[in-house]
Amino acid sequence: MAKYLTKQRKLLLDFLSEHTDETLSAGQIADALSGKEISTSAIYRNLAALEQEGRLKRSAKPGSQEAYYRFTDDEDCRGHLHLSCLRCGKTVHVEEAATDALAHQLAKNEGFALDRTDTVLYGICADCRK
Amino acid sequence: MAKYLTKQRKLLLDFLSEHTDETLSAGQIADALSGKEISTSAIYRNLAALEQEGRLKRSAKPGSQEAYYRFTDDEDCRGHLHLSCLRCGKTVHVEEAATDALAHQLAKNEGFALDRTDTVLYGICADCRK
DNA sequence: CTAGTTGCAAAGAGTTTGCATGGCG
DNA sequence: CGCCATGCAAACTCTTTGCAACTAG
Repeated sequence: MAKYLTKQRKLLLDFLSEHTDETLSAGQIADALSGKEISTSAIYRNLAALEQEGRLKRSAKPGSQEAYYRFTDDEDCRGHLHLSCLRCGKTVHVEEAATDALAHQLAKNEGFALDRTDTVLYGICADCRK
Repeated sequence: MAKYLTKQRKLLLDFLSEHTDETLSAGQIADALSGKEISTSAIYRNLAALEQEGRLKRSAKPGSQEAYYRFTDDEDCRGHLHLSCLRCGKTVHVEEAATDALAHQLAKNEGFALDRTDTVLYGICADCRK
């Protein structure tokens, strides 16, 4: 999907690298990069491209109609669940063993096949609880 | 929030009563009621009112920017988690005991305080797996 | 060079709101 | 009858797209 590494794409990737595991809306990303040499459409197009490349995970936040993105150049994230802090946006990774246990329980009790990549658990992280 | 029971509000409530535990977008609801005597704005206003009254739960679906609603005239739903089928939209209620177990585990292992009302687990329900 | 990418501005989807009219209680 | 709710259309927010200009390789 991406053939050239443009200045704009690099700006976005640099920003995202500094915000790994944070769940940010497209608007927040655009704000952070405002002033830099990248247009809104380039941001949206690159976010969509990165999502297709699997380097970014898109999600939705309850009570918001914005698209949220989480940057992770990590293939391993497909196997486990994620928690997202409603206050600071940080992501917590649930251990694979705990994820398996939960998925098995849901399969056994409810016959429900959990989608690990689309599911995000919301709440407040340890730091924000203080 | 609602002082009068108008024809429009009744139309909406009647429709929702027949679709308890289904997660539907505002657009789907509007489509289903098109032809009936209710305007789009009345639908949105009533959905918002019902949500504030706690009779409806708003959520967001991964990869969509639409607002989704689940009808439940059930106070008990605050204590447990919900599974939403990505295919048919049906909701499965996770037993309170199982929800507690999960919440405790997350609190203990990750220090994360799970939000039971905002979290929705996605996947495929037993019926759709066949 | 030349196909991929950008910026801009216009178009789209989904949702909200102002205001005059209409209807519930 | 008085206040609330409705319908309509305009406004808004977030996102996508067409197209000419630009640029990475």
